[in-house]
Amino acid sequence: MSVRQDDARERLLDAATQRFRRFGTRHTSVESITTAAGTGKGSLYLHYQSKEELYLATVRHAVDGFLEAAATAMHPDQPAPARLRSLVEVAIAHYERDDLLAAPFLDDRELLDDHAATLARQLQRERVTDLIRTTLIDGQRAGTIRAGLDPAVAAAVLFEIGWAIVRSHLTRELTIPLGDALRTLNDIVGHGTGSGH
Amino acid sequence: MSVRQDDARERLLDAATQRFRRFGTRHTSVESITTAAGTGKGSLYLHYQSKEELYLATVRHAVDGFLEAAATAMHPDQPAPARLRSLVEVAIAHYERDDLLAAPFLDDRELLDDHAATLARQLQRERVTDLIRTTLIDGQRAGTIRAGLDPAVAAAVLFEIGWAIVRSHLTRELTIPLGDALRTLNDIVGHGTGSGH
DNA sequence: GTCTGACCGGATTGCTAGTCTGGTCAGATG
DNA sequence: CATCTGACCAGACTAGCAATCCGGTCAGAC
Repeated sequence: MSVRQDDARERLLDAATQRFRRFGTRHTSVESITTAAGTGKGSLYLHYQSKEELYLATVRHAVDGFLEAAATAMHPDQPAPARLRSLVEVAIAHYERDDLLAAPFLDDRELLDDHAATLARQLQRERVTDLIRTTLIDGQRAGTIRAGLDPAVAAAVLFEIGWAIVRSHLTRELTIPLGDALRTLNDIVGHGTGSGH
Repeated sequence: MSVRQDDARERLLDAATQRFRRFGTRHTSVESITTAAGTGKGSLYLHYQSKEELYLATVRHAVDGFLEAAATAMHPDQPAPARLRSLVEVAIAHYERDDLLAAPFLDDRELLDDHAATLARQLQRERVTDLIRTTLIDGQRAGTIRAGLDPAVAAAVLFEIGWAIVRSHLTRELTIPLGDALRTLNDIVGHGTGSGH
């Protein structure tokens, strides 16, 4: 594969990302993407099997960006609960700004059809849950996370928990200030609700 | 208001509940409800201001049933964290069985229009959050819940947390067995993830 | 060998006419 | 006279069809 081809692949991804973000997949035609990328329509299919695969590639790319930012924010010298808190904060910041990431969770059928949304959700769930799981394992090794927790199960549950707050914030269904919610979420996830008596 | 009128009101609520549950609000006509209830169409408007208000009344009634079952399951001699666990379990059982309760959270636009769903969600959120809040206050009084938590904020967060598990289970997006998720959720909500070191 | 855009069929949209339905109210009922 | 009703209305929704659009292909240009 030539340098020229690599270029085209990247230009297609960029053009697609921009358009999907602004108009959603439904209102973005393949042709408008290839035109913006300066290639013929058929060339898209030299790089991606379908429009949907291209969409998933843009999501994957955006998730990469988000996870990179999260990795930066989650300083390895912090205890694991603090790292999880940073993850939620970075998630809020990213998802608020990036429609491409938020859309699959807000099911707006004008922007995104059900099938693509499901796949994108699955992709994000997997990637983020994975990060949480490794963080938990690190924490257990470092002694800041209880050894009794099964990292895989706890990661899945923590993803749903964290996402619940992000989602209810994005949909404006959260009835309390976000700051309060995050602080309390952090408190509960760190120490539980019990008094320990 | 006569006994006859009270009867009609109840019959209308019952007929509506049955039909909304089976067909959703969109595919249930006012006339089919009044026919089933044995009243004229206009009589509905002697008892309810609109079809939507009637729908909300059926939701309120179903939530009452759910909360009653929850109250029975949440034995007052249990510590508060155990009572919260019972609440989630009863919620799963009810929401799995009762489409009327689950529908507003699954946004199926075939069954329920957006506005009604939003109002129904709000109603359920308020009622359940309220129950959680009083449970937390009880627990703080009894010493089984940490005094440091703001009951109102913690209740809102716990609602979102609990609902996240219920929802992801109902939508089959939960990637782990429900039993594992509930056990771990309970564990985290009770004791947190931290080791206490 | 690499790339393209004219082309295909199926999905979507726009349109119109006809039907349905939430809500009203003049009048029937007892 | 209080209670209740169903014919009626306006506007929303549906069916059906023609016209358009668009994802994906492939014969041929370069």
